[in-house]
Amino acid sequence: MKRKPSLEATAAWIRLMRIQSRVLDAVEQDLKRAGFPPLAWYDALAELSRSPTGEMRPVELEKQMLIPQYSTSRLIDRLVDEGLAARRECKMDKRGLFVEITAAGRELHKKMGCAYSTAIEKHVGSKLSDADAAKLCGLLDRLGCACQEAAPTVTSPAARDAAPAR
Amino acid sequence: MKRKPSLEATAAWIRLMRIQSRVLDAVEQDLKRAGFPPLAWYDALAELSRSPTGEMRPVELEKQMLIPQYSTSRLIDRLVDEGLAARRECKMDKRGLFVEITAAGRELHKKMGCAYSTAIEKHVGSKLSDADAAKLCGLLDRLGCACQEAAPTVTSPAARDAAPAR
DNA sequence: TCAAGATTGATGCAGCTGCATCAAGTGGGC
DNA sequence: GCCCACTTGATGCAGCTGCATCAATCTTGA
Repeated sequence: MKRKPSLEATAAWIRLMRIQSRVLDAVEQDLKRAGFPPLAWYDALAELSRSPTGEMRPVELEKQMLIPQYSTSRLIDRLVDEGLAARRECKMDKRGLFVEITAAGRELHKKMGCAYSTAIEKHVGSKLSDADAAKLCGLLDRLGCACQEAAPTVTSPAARDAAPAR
Repeated sequence: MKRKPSLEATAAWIRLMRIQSRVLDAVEQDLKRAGFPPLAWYDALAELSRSPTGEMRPVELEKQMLIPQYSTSRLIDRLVDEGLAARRECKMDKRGLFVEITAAGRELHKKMGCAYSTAIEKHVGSKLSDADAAKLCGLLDRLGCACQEAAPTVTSPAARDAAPAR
């Protein structure tokens, strides 16, 4: 065994795990109580509606959302089952397909967006000044394997819709 | 709909979700690769071995670990199946029972503890100075529903074993 | 004393995750 | 053209989670 973490590092680890799960839970509960589906659905709809054509390849979605391939596949199943998205054939590559957001999908995305924003404000925004939120971001970013971050966007328009990876 | 979160708050939310899952994943993978069971098992064993008698009521365990009742019940099932803990009858309250850690359980707890510490140091400690880790703690604590925190311990001995709630 | 309500722990069910694997299709080297 | 490696997406299986509910026991209060 190698080095041991300091008390501070251990405390940070514990907080990171506990607080995240508490905050996530609080937000998810708020949405669920309002009759909305899980956050992952929102994230997928957000990605799809961000696309100019309203459609994407599952591979693309997978990369954006940072979730495994099978997870994407099943998420799409559920969205399709609920009429929020549709699978379209992909003529360029017959292995693949396109997922297209439906009108119902766009509507849900919009409504959920409101509730989601409200929940974030309630459980995060209201507890931290903007300066502190920025500090928190900076510290958390240091923990990310900055390597595969890529993070090309986030620069301008509407702060890129919230999209946790789970 | 009420107030909207600031860009900073939204960014903090996204980071909190993404980085946590990334770091947790990294730590869990390290442990899994070393042949260890999930972290929740460690947490439970840690609670049990912290008890002077090596045994606890499930209700107690549940409160310490901040996981739902049924989850505790099944976690105990698995620990018992693997010979890491045993159920003992509780004479004072016939509804209840005691869960006792076994010798095998203590041994696993010890071995896992080493690997766990190493992983925390690798994925958290090594990326943050102690001062920054402390800052991070402070910021995260502000997000906790400080209400139900209780947090009576953590004061002295071995920094209380790490115990995320999931 | 005894009935109503609370507490403790277990469990059936549905849904989600991760893992391994599969079939279909593509593309590059020869 | 043909073969082999790779990519794309789906799926069977096992395990875990959350929800609802259950049986057993304890506690309270009339």
